[in-house]
Amino acid sequence: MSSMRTIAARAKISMATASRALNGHAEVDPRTRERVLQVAQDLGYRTPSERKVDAGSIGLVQASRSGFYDYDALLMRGMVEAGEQHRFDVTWINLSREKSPDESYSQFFRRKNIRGAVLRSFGDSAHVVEAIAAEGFPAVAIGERYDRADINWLRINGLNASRNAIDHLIALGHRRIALVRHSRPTADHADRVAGYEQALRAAGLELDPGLVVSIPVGPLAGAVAINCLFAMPTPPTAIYFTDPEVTVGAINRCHELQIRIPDDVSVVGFDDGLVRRNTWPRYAAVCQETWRLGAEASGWLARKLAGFNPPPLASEQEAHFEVLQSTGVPPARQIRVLPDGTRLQLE
Amino acid sequence: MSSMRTIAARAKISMATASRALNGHAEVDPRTRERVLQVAQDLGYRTPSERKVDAGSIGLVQASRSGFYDYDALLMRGMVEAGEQHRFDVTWINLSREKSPDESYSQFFRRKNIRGAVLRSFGDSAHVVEAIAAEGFPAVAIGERYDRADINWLRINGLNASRNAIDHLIALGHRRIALVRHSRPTADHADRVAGYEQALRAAGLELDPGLVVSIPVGPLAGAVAINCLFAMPTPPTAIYFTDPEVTVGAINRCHELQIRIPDDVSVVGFDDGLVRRNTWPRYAAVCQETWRLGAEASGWLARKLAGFNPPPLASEQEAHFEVLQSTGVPPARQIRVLPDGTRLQLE
DNA sequence: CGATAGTTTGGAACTGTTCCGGAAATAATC
DNA sequence: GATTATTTCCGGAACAGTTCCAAACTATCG
Repeated sequence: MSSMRTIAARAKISMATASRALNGHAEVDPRTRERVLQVAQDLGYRTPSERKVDAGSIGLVQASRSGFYDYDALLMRGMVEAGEQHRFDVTWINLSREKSPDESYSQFFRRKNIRGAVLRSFGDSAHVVEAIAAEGFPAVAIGERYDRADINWLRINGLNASRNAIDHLIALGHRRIALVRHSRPTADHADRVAGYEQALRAAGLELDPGLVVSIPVGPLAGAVAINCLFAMPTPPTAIYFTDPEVTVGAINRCHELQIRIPDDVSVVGFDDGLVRRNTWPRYAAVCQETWRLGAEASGWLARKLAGFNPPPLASEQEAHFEVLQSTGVPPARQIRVLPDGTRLQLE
Repeated sequence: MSSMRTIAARAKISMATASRALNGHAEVDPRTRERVLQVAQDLGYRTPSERKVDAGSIGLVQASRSGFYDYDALLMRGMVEAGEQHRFDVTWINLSREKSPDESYSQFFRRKNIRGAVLRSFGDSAHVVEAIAAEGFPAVAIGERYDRADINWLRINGLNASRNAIDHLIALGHRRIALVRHSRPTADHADRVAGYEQALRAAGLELDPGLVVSIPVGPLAGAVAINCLFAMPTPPTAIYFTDPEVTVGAINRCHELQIRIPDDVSVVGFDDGLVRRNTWPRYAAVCQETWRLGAEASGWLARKLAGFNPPPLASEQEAHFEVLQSTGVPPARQIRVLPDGTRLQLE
């Protein structure tokens, strides 16, 4: 049973080298390491800490250096809920900060005592997801779809819900519908934009590039968008915001400029939590229940780690469109409002 | 340098016993353990994993079974920020779920690879905080003050800010000021209530128990509070809400009943994040920057774990009162509004 | 070809943990 | 009060892994 010794014997090397290989030290010959890792896998080697029943946690893994914001909190909430049931803890972990380039992902996670990973926002670094999958480490990627069979992923598709939202606005009679979108879009974000375009095209409306505002996310983004759009010679009668924070900022800017929602402009926003119910008016939104992503991803990992063999995860759920109080028919008399509050007649 | 052996020799016991004592196993005589721990401390003993730079994480520890909500997310955000600097990961961990009764806290944390603990919401289980401190495990309790010198704690005191808030309302001319508070108050919460009472007393106003609404937190709490207060024969002209979620719910209920803020009623809320800027009108609030608690607590732990010897933490910071757009002079003509929307004349 | 520098490896020393059996203390029984 | 369990506590030894050091091997350059 003396595991490490067995490995050393099988791989015909000393225990010292086996130890180094298993821990990803730099000074082992790559071929030797490969051999050791192979033998370890064959023998089902587990480190002392892994042999304990409940040691290790599931990681919410982030690739780039960045803080912990609403979206993370929602994912985490779902993971914690699943953790109550499946008995695991959740660790927030940052790849860019701690992983040394010459250790593998498995080694990194092992060092950190992470047994399964939920990978978030890896749009710009898909290679990391691929590398982790290639090592066979249990992981689920959130937010994007992958075509490789060995990558488990989970996302919510906002395309149809976005189409429904725009259809809803068109049905109410809107023709000039603006889009406020991220200037640095994720794939997660792209289908909201696509939904907007498809709906307009399907209704035979032309896409006016002047009605599309690209904006970096931030507390002021919503206000800036409203400033731009209402200073136009002919402002839109409805706006679709693809981000919750931006939606809220915009609604408040409307209050400030005394632009009435939905009397002067109809608003559809995006909501990944329950913010839409906290504004006034409560805003119609394309909704995704982000915490469910967290819960499902980590629930799947828990089952996998417990030895059940769940089928690969490659699942796309639909966002839904929820009408609340922020949409109505287009105004009989449109208004134009400059950022300083001046109201102008429309020619 | 052979640390554990040295300890064993000094304490005149075997290494086996030393190991057991340091890991908090149950089967050592309390006096022996005491002696070993003392010697270990004197010699500045650190376990092998502690000697590594980056192993282990800091835990955000919760006592009772419950989910991961706004307050947790804010604490976590601060901890993650500190973690970027001090190079640690953050784990969410639940004591009630995983700790078996016959292991010590140190043992539990070690099993979980947690090197320092941020303890939140331990109002109803102060004995846990005491026990953890007694074991000498690095921990910081958030939200309550403790009198024992070996307990590190950090909290924000809302007393003065609450007094300032009520003073502000009194200065504006308000005399009937209502309080909406939790029905199950934490110590964290109590000083907000005390601030309210003190300010009124100091101004020579009597405390009208009819103006105090105790309410269980939840998405409907705010609406219920407004319903109650505005159905009174003489409604208040100003209201202080001691909880963010309740404040937001109340503001929206006011919109619904067409009670204008601040024209018909002045509102002061509580904010532990930045919600106050997301409502309309942006609400005046007693503000505490919860994430700073997380950042400071875990920063202190990081310094402690790194071997610096930071002075014990027993710090109370002041919340501050921020005036925004939700307060004004009392209305010339007060209104009374029933939950169904009926407006009644005031006798 | 030989000197030199850098890699890679094994032996041995080391760190800490755990199993097992036994001594000492405590409780139970006659 | 003596004897017999039972429990508590501890040490020796076996064990798991890690790391230091020196030796062996490889590559490079004059």
